[in-house]
Amino acid sequence: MLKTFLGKIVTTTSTDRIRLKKQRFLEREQLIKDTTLGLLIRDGVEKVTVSAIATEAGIGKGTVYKHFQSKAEIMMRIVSDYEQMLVSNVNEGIKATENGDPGAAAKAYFESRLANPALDRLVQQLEFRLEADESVATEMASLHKIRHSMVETLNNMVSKLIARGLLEDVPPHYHYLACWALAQGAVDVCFNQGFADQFDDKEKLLNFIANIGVTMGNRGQFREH
Amino acid sequence: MLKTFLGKIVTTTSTDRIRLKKQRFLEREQLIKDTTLGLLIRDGVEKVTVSAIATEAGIGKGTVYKHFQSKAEIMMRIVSDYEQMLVSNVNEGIKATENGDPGAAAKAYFESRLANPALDRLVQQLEFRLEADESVATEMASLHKIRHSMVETLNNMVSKLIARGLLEDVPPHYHYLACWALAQGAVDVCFNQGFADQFDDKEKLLNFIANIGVTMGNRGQFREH
Amino acid sequence: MLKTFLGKIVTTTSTDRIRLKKQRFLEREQLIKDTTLGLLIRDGVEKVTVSAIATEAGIGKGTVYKHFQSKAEIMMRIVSDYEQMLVSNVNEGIKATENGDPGAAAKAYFESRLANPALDRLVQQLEFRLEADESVATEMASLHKIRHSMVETLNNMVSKLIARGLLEDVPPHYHYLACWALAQGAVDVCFNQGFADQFDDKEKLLNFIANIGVTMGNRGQFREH
Amino acid sequence: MLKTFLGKIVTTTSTDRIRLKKQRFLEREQLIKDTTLGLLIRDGVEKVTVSAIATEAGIGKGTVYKHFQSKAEIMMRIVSDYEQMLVSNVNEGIKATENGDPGAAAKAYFESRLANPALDRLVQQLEFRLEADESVATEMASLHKIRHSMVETLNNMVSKLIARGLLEDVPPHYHYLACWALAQGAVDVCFNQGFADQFDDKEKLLNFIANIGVTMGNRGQFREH
DNA sequence: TATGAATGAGGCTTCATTCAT
DNA sequence: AATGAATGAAGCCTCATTCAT
Repeated sequence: MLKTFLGKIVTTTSTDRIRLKKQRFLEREQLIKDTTLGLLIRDGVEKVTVSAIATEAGIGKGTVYKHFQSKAEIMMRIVSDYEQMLVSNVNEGIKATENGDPGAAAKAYFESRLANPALDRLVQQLEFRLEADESVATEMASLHKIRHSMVETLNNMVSKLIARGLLEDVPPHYHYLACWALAQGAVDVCFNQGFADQFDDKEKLLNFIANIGVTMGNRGQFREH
Repeated sequence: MLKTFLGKIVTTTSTDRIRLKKQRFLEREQLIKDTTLGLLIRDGVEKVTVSAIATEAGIGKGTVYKHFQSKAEIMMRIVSDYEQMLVSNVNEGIKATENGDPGAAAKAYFESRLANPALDRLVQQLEFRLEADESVATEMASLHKIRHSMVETLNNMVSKLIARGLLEDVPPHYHYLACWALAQGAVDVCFNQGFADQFDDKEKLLNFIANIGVTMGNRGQFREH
Repeated sequence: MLKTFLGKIVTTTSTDRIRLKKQRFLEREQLIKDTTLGLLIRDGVEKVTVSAIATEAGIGKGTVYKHFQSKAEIMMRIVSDYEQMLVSNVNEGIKATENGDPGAAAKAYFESRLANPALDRLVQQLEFRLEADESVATEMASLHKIRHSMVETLNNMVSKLIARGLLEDVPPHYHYLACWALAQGAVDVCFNQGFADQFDDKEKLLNFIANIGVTMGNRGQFREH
Repeated sequence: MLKTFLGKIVTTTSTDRIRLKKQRFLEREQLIKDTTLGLLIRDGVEKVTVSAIATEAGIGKGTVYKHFQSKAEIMMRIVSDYEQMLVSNVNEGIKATENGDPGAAAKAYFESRLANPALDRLVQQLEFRLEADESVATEMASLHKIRHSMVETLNNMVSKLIARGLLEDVPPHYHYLACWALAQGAVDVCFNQGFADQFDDKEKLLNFIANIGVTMGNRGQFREH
């Protein structure tokens, strides 16, 4: 509490305090997610306990439960955040595609997923684990909804590209699902033991694969079959 | 003990009995593996307990440990068995490739992995989980050894195809790892929730993707980049 | 929050609360050790389970593991605590010996071990069981280190007594190991079934034995041999 | 079945066969006990399983149970056998004592127990473990009975020695229980970790202790107290 | 509000004993 | 008579979650 030279009493207003609190609260939420993510990547999904998260984050175990209803919710949020990043990037790509760069959407997608393969792989793992978890059913449904709307957008876009003769005339979802599959596989290939672990040029390999992804299904590339 | 119409005494010999016992023992081992596999696919890796396996197989919990040293070993065996099937099929394909059918190896590979995507996916999950498990380190090492030798064979084969101008001239492993990646992704695409689960023509989709896999990297298909 | 008659606000400070918590935690640790000790003496080493300890202590099974890493650690701690008591008492005796009372060290030793034969015997049992247990190897090594330093001190002391002609001139460790052996045996004799269990004058017997221990090896007592 | 040159049929008589059977049966019983003993000493009481015994003995697990009702019974028999050996040796000593060699009984006792300290220690362990085991209560009672009769014999003998002025005039059992205690302790001293394990002259140490045992309580050795 | 001690369900594994062959 | 596969009770330990301070 301070007095100005005019004697006016200056207090942090109640609104200010609430705002500050909210900010701190949000920061802490982010801290928990970040810490969890770090541990998940470092130690593997099975090894990460709520205790470890709290310790690593420098807070109490109880505090974690002030922010998230369960361990599953933390993981679900990591998945959601990742998906949102992905959707946002792909949407940018779709805009670019519609503005005349046919490969932009696919490129954005691959770049987003392959930028941090370890993270991408982790998120796949998490999503798989959470699929049957009733405690995050709502969030999972919401995730799927986002994907569905993305599917519609993609169908639209791909249909136009097919109509313009730029892509092979197969059901539109073939194209983007093949794209998804290739990205998925590209990520996994980075971690395959005993098969892909003997080569150091991962980056170039990923480029090679991404290029397949960006160009596959392009008109004129396929032999008659 | 029976007498035939000639009065000859018919007994089961000791050897017979031992053989029968051994066979039953092996059958039970298979039963455990099969039961485990079924549960893993039905309920997910985390949900399957040794108790559940025993109950489902209709045997005692202790019996499981007469056949396998640990739960991890059962899972490891499932992984090994799958890999052996795969290697065997691919080797057939490689022979065919060397006998004049360039795409045979890749085709065999895709067909093997996509024949039962749920199983393939499960095996990936299991392998990932067992990677850091010291209790199956030996078996895991042996699995990797098999893969390494497969890698050599593939390098050989692909190098020849490159030399003959049938495949793009990139490091040989680009080709089969891209293949691996695509297969991996194709499997995952089948289970992707909220994105790929709205379409029923999985089979055709897999064909589409497999076809990309079989033809990708083939000479003349790639634009200049 | 209370106001004193002077209006001073009295609160329990955060420091106070933390101190209180820590104290309670330590008390519980002691409770677990005490309960375990009681059960071990009452029921025998094999019969005591972590479950039983928890139930008897009126706490949850998990709580035990907040204080000790394993069942073995609880037992190891009991052994260590006992050894510390012993060392501390013997050190007092050694001081007295050096201050002119030659038998004080041996006396202190016997009194310590024979004060509670059942406990002493239990500790021997525990130590024997824990000897090969890798999970407490560190603590066991530390126990041995303490003993080694005690050995040095005793060697020193006995050497001086030999030099002063008070003890027979044999290697110094003969003296204190014979002492150890006799104490050990005296404890066991209390529990020998069918042989020593028919007599009620245990106390006097122990005194008789302890007296042998205190005087054995004293100069002039041994015939020529 | 053989025919002699006179045509007389020679068969092993039923009595012969039964005798042979019995002998084999007894041999096998001994084999099981010996094997068990070997394993107990080599691996420690906790580590020895019935499975291990059967395997090591080269027989089936079920066969073990044809000879002994339970694992506890095998161990009980080992204890009984040892006790019988002990009693037999001490009885020899007592005879010698009565024939004019006062220290012979004590000497026999010490020699018997210290001849194989590892075995002696094991037997103590086993007896302790079996004390509360209801399944061998009968055998245990019988063991105690043997000891009781030994106690009477000893009391007799010691009383005579006291009467002849050869031993200090304390209750007779003081003498032989002190003897027992010292032997017990001498055995344990061989295995004490961190205290007695630094010396190599175990044999001489045991002699030193045994000598104390043989001479302690002898008239004239004790100061006035 | 933040904390972390306490909880206990539930998982994996061992092993003495049984019993069909 | 000998066998060893099968059994399941019982033990140890982990960890998500709660709640008193």
